[in-house]
Amino acid sequence: MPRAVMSRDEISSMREAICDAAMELVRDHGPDAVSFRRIAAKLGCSYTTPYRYFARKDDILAALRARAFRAFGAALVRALGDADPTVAARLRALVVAYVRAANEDPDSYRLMLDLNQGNARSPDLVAAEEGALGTCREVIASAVATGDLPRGTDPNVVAHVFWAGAHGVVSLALAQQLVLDCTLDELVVVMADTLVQGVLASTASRNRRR
Amino acid sequence: MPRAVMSRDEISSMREAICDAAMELVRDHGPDAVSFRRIAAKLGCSYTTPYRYFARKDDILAALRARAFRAFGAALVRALGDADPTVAARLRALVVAYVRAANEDPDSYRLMLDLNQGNARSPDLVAAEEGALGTCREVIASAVATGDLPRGTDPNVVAHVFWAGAHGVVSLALAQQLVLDCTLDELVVVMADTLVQGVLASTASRNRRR
DNA sequence: GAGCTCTAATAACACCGTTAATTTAACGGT
DNA sequence: ACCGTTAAATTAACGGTGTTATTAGAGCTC
Repeated sequence: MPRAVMSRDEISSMREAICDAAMELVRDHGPDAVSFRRIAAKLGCSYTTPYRYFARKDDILAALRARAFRAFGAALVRALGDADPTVAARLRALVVAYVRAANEDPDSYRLMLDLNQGNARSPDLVAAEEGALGTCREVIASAVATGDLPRGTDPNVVAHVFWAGAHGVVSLALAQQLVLDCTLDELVVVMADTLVQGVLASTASRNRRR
Repeated sequence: MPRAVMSRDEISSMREAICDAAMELVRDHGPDAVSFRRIAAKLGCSYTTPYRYFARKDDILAALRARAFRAFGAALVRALGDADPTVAARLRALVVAYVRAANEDPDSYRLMLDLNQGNARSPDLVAAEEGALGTCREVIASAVATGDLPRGTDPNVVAHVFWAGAHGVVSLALAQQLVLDCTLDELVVVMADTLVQGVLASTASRNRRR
């Protein structure tokens, strides 16, 4: 029963309905279960109707990734509110919150940082990523500003090191590669402490050098 | 032209030929290009013949993963031969070699540590993984034995921290998430130094505590 | 040589992404 | 009030996929 001319709101709500159905499929039956046929079955429409709103299947997955990045960045910002104002505490809180958020929604995390992904980065997606990374970068930058970290350090590089550390733990855990006697939380704490002490030590050594 | 009864060698060489064709497809056209039809086309046989050697497509990919893990572990061992005998140097060499090996064969690395993978771990695969991780664990353990790292530290946990750090950098790079002014090699060095200084700092603090 | 087993090939099924052609409904102009 | 135009949805179709019977044939054992 086709109507003529949809409003912007109707279009975007249809896009969200498609994304909702797709995400439901991811959660219930894995990412490979996402298909135009199954989405249409959930929505009660024909299987070519979603093509009007997403030209390709990858575009649906990209929209899901953008959603995940936004929610993830918001979770990190929220976690930072409850942390002590010292650099070490804030950095540790960030890493811990990162792993916690990833574990609370592993399906979204897998979508976000899957290795086998084309590099189709929509502006929307890039913006969401920037938000998530920016949170970490701000903490470092303010620490550099207050002198808790040496003036020369590039906040962006250090932020990426912390991101990589947290992501490495999450990634190995999700890939079920961890063979540990301790729990995941303990490993995360060791990682966070090691990185924090590492940057502080490099600060001390540089200060000593002057 | 069917024959009766194949020798063990004939069977395993057929399995290897299938893996060779599959890996060629991965390198030339990406992981999604792996299909029984295309493998058979490369081998000049019917597309159901490979089913006699691998019950499911995932089994072929698992075999490729096992191959990749073996080669990767061997590369790490090789790199460790050329490193200074100090703990810091050896750990740094390991991280650098890890990233280099991953960058030299990103296709294999993607196969090894893809997030969206069923947890089908064959004994063959587990053994290969153990070999790769064991290399790192040995370095830590010997450092603990010589007193360069505190007695209490669990070599396995620290090895996993270093693994996660190196993997995190590689993983973000392969997922094209790094937005850096510096090169990847520089980021790796920062990560390695931070981790090494971190563990040494924790050593120092514990020694101070005694 | 008869019978049996192991290997390979052919056929078929259900599903997929994607495109083209077709129907249906609402809108604008007269 | 009608009609042409246009947007939305559907149906049909193509080429491809994993996987499972079913069938044909070569070699081994007796």
